[in-house]
Amino acid sequence: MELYADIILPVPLNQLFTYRVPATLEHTVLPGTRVYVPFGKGRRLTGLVMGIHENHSAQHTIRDIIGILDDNGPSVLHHQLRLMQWMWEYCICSPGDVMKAALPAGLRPDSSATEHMYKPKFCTFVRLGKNLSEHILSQEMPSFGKTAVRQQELFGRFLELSGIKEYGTQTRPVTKRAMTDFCKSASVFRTLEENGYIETYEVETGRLPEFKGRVCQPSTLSPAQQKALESIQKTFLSKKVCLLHGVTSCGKTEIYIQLIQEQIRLGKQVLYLLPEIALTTQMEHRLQRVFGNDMCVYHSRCSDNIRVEVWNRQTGDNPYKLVLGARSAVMLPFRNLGLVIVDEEHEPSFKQEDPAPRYHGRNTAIMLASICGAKTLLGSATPALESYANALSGKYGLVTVTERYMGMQLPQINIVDTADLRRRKYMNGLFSPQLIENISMALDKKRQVILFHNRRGYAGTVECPDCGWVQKCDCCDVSLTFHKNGNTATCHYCGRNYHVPAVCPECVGKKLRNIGFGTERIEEEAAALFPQARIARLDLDSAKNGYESILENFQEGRTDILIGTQMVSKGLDFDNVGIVGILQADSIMSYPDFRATERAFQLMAQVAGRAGRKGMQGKVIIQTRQPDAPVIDMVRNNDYTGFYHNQMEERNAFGYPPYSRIVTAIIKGRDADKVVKASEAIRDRLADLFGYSRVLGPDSPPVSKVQYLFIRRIIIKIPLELTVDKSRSMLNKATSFLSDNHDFNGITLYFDADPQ
DNA sequence: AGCACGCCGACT
DNA sequence: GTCGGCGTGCTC
Repeated sequence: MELYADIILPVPLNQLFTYRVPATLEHTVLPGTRVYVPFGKGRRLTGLVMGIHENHSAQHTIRDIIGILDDNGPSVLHHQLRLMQWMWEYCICSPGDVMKAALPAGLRPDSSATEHMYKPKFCTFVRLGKNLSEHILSQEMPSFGKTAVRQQELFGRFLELSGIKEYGTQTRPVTKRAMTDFCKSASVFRTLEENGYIETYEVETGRLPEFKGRVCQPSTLSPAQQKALESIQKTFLSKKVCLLHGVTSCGKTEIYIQLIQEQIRLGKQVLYLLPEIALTTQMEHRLQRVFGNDMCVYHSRCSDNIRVEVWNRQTGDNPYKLVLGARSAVMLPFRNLGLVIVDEEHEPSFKQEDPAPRYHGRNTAIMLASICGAKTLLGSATPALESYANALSGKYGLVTVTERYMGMQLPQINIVDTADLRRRKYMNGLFSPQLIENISMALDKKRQVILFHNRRGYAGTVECPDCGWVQKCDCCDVSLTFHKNGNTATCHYCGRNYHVPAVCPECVGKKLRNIGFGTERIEEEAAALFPQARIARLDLDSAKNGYESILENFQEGRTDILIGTQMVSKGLDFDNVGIVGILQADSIMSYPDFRATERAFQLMAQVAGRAGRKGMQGKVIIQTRQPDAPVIDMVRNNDYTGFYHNQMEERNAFGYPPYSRIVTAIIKGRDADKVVKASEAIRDRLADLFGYSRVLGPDSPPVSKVQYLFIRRIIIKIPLELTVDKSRSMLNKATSFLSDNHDFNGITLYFDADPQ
């Protein structure tokens, strides 16, 4: 009886590959093991076994598995294989794409480069030479003679460090590093070793950091927190998912900590997801004080070697009990997962944009928990509409906390009509008189200020007022963002830098100027208005040189005013913010997208939530040209439910989520004309399949050209009653239509499920 | 995605 | 004569 294995290979093909399992590997090739297989001519790949079976449908030649990489059992656990399969089906991508995202590169060596292979880390230790007796040494030193003073000193140091001097036997490990640090000269150490006084040995130590601080009990919960905790526990008796809707600063983290402790007591593991790597540091410190070395941090900025070590630890007998991570942590192995926490679940950055698999961290987490028989807790002060709808329909449980922590009040929110102020010449810069006055007052009282500005859109673009020319990137269809320092213009898509021309290249006009404004200009104006204040800026540009120090300085009160983009709105806790200013709410409200209002509400409510401290009410000033916009009113009244019902009505009227599932088709190619023709043909095909009213476009996305590739986008509103399986096979018909049509060679098509 | 095969231009 | 350009086709 012959065995066959269905194997995932790291190629962008929409299928698994069947190989024969040689008799010698019969007992070692199991689902989840990594294997070497021959592929094509002269290629050898690392693949992952999805399943084993006995029947081959011999429509093609079947080749043999060459060898196996996992000697001690599969390195991918059963639940991961199931999650991976769900992911490529749901995200409409290839198994290979999922494999590349799931396995750290060190676990899938390619045939050529060994440099990407995982390398274990060793540390050299020192022990007593074989011929010396520990017992005698504790009483007398061997004589080194007068010429070897430094050897004698170093040897003495060894006796101290090892504990031999004190106890007569080695009680502590001694690293070679500790010895060479002491005497500085490597040759003294070498002679000591050559003469047999000491010997060295290697131990695999790994790279996982160790927490050296003290572990302590978490703080006790307030009555409101305790009540929420009990409601969550009760909810989990009947529901797999619970949404915790708690106002900003309601002390969600303390509730999470109790839930994590409970899981650990039950011998279960917890995965704690945050939307952004930037947030992990603050949370890591908080959690580490309670969970010490039971926890680790995992995200895509961890080095590959660390990722492999975390992975191996998770499949071993002593896995971490708590993993704090960004979305990629859902791909880790868990032996006994009990709970997944998705904090700030509404954040769009939970969605992976590029490359495939374009998965949503929150939704994948719910699927992971479901496969593992674990629970999921979604937490947010401004839940995603989809999540809140699921909670109201009873699919998820719902726990609401309306009380802020430590008797903190919700901030007072003031709206400033900038259009009116400018008309009456009361305002010419970026700051309204009200904002300036409130900032001054806060600074006088030694309180801090956060100024928020959404930098997207056309902020800081170089434009010619005469002919309307705008400086754009040569490779992407993107207006450049002007950066004063260095007088350069940067493409925020590909990162290219350009000089700003002195005259307009179109009309030779000399009046080139900046339109819009970015955080840099706010910083400049703030510095002029408040010369005594210490000002820092937090955005993608300044974050490159370490957002951590910027945040830390602000937290420790070494900065007075923090100016930032989205990053300042995301779940960071500051405890001395007197005033929050939103400089131009209009740019937040004007995304060309059906989620614009949801984004605007969430963003403003979250930024506003940074204001306030124990026993003091914070103040928020929202500057806008549309003070009557409904969403502004909802933010002012902190009216989530009003906002929810208003938006649901709109979504229902237009058949947008959660009343449909959206998948976009992305069409790319070098030839602009071909891209347009292909996208129209694909649109017609999709319209035949799904109905004309459910297919929108094609249109050019906000950025219609990236790195010389032209892009078009088609939006498909998939009815909820259509299963994932059925809709995927329909969408795949469009893919085969494209590949069958040779006129469209050079055009690529892919899908993005639940685009954000 | 790779890596072959394949069929046309400028070089020792 | 061939080295090499990248078009297209295939991978269990």
